[in-house]
Amino acid sequence: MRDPRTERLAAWYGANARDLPWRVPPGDPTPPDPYRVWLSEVMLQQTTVAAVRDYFARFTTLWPTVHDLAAAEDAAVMAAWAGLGYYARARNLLKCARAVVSDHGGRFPDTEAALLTLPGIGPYTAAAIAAIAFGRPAVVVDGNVERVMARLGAIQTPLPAAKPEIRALAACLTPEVLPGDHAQAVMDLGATLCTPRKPTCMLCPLADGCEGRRLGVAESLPRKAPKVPKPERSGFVYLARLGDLWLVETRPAKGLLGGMLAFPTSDWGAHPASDPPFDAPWREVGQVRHTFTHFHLTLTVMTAETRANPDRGNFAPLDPDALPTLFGKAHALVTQGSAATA
DNA sequence: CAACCGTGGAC
DNA sequence: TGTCCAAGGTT
Repeated sequence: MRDPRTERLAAWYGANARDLPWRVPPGDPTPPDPYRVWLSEVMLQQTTVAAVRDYFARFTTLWPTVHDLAAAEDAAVMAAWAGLGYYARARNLLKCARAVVSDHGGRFPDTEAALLTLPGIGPYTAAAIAAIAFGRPAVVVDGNVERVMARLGAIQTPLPAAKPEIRALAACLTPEVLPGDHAQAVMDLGATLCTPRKPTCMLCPLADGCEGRRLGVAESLPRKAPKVPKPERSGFVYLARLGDLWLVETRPAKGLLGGMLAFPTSDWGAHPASDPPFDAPWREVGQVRHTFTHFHLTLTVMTAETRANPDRGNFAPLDPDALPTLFGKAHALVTQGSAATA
């Protein structure tokens, strides 16, 4: 016996599903391409649909299949990902594509457990791919589901302690039939009506049975632990030119901006020490501000016309679009002038 | 398990 | 302007 809320949600989704490039229409018996589902799910991790759209189009044009992606150069994939953030996703994307080709005959595994063994695929993404691309009744729990379920059940326990309760409620509502549509229906509901601020309960297909709404506490759910303040860090970034060439380096594969194209920098900390890649009359151009997940950063931008053998990095032609946003700001400051000064 | 890991848009 | 937030994963 299906929960009546599952029925109401399915009917709502049939009429209100968002049309997205990686989706098939609601009720479509032909499942979408697992490669496209996987790619979209990884891109959508902690990232908005609006931000993902162009990147998804670019990736599927450059690399239409998992074989194409697996054969791509690391630097090409990192460059294509530049600006989307959380660059470990791009590194794991490549690892995963290559594992699918070398260990799974070029086909994504069709079970949650097998998907979970692949790089960059965690509990949410494994469940989402299993449900959407393979029709398996996996319990898909993402931020939308957490919010919708917390409100539906008026769950007052703060996250992350509330996860078991939330998962139990989500499991109650997960159908055997068209589980992929159901998962996307909850996410669409969370993205369009049951939003973090000012939810549109008047249009919600689940408003009737929503305990949070009945008690007048929906908008305050889910409760979350207070966030820690971001410390300030600062440092120097060095933009050196040799004719049309720029001094660039690839950042170490782990850690912040790992594997990305970058300009040399000093260490970043509370009290920055200058550490240029070579001795020269460096000229201060200005400063750029940038906020990462867990700290604020101010970089003093230094520039010089150059020497041929720096201590680190290489002189190379530069595609500014291949830079992560922080270094894009520094590049814009040097090439255009005063736009990004702090 | 809590810390780490980007970015741009909304308010 | 600063804060919060978005289809999380890894260590």
